[in-house]
Amino acid sequence: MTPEELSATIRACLIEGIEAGTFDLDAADVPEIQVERPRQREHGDWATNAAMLLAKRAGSTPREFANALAGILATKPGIDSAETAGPGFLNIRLAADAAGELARTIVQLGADYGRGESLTGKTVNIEFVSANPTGPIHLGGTRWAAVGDSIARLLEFHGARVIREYYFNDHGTQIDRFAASLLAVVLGEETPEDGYAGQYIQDIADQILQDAAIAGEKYPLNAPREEELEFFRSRGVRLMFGEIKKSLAAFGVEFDVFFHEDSLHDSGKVAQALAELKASGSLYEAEGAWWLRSSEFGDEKDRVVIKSDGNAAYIAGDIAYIRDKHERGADLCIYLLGADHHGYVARLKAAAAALGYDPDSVEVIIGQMVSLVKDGGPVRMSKRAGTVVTMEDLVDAVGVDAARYALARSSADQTIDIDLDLLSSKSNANPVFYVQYAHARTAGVRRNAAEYGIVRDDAFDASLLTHEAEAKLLGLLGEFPRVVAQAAAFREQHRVARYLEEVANAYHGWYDRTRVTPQGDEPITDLHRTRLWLNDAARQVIANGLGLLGVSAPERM
RNA sequence: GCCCUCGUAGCUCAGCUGGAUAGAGCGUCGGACUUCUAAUCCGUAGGUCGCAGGUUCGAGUCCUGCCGGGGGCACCA
Repeated sequence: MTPEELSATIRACLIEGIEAGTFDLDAADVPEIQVERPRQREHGDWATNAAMLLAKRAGSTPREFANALAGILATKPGIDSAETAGPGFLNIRLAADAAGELARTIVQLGADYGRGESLTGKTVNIEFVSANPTGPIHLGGTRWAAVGDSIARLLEFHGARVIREYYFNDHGTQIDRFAASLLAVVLGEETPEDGYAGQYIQDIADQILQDAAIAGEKYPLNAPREEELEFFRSRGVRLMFGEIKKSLAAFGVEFDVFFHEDSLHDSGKVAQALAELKASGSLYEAEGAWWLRSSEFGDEKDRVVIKSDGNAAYIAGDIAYIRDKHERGADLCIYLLGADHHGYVARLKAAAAALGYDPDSVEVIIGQMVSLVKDGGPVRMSKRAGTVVTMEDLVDAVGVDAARYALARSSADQTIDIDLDLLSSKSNANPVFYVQYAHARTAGVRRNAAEYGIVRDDAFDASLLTHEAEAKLLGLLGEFPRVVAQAAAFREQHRVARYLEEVANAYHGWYDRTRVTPQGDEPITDLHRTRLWLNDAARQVIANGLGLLGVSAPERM
């Protein structure tokens, strides 16, 4: 019996009680019943606080109400016992076969176990990383890659059509500075003010010159500076773009759309959106510039959209971009931004509102910073000095799985430390190995069972799964759909990781205390076969969960 | 000054959007491999949940105010 089925059963009992006059309530007042796993195992398999929520309205006390409900519930099939506890909790114990049935359900559902429908029919655009093509993806961007892709997978698991999108700011002063920095190293000049430094600038400049030489092109020496800059600008951006795409692909993140800010300007979409806003009165002219009335939509002040020098401000592109995303079918636009951009949230929502969209169709997830620890101390990173740690560095040091897991297992609200020594260790201290090892163990058990000739389909007797460790494991496996549903609803991928760590722990404990294969000359019994179902159910849940995090589920380690 | 965010075991962090005696891993200490991988398991110790009020049957969770860390407050992107 799944928690959902139990919840429905309790609800049916309430309706039954109302019709029998036991509860002085209206059937329409009965809410969705929440069941939860009690912290203390002695409290039973599941507990509900329904009586505490409803007693007042029914003119009863929580304990009385719970007692009456328990009386009805205890008669239902699959329920072993139901008893009132504490202030009015109802502790429920499932019959062993009802609890164990879940193992077969999970195996039969396979990769679909845990899937939900809450976003079916919705199209969600999720934009993340979006690092400027002025350098490699640094540690912060790597975090959003791991988190964003995992959230995308969760939303897809709940039925959404998801567009993973990367926005390239290839328009504006950052790019100009990047070009100027490339030119500077070629000319042997100092890095310009607000420019970019580091070995990669030298590498890219060398690459540009080499490519040009191979193509028989000459770099425009002694040409007007504008021409020199343009030469390095276009080639540098293209090379950097290629590097970024390569890193992301190696990290296992596949974007559906790489969107160039330039294209919004070139296609006239920016001009068109701004013309609309002028017509609707959302833009006004003052002090030689054009302003968006963002303060009318919740921002703390109005924002300049067209600067007094006639150039578009950054937000102009974003306005057109929001329109473009909606026109491409997005019902919801999610942005992952670093904490240093939180001031931008109100502006984005205001832009959406000014365009006539629901501000809630723009959702911004603000993530905190990542820092690096090595040899027990912090590693200083400086973009100017060129000592940033890149996505590639991290993957080289610990591998994709450890990197993605470590970055996804914490709430985005939390600043995190990435400890390189810990992530390359193979022990409990490194959670990704803990979880992956549990999966590898399930696979090992399955291989051994096959060698013994234990065949799952020969028998399944749920009532045999009576061991304490089995009850614990089954209870956790049953929670997977709800963990996924909450993770998807709150956009909190870390819940999946934390849950998997619990499942891994329960599996390791079960593995330690029970056996799937017979010892010595023992004959193969239905208990062995039934346990193989449970083993495979645990494997399936861990594999499904790791899949949502973009982490591999190895068969052997 | 204003805004966002965090503050939970020695350390790194969970805490299921208000529920029972606040959890996990690491680190302490002590146990468990002749039979499915010990990259594991079991036990032990460790807490005024930053502080002070409030809301209610009940608060780590919600509200207010302080304290402390981080981030942000551009006609930069």
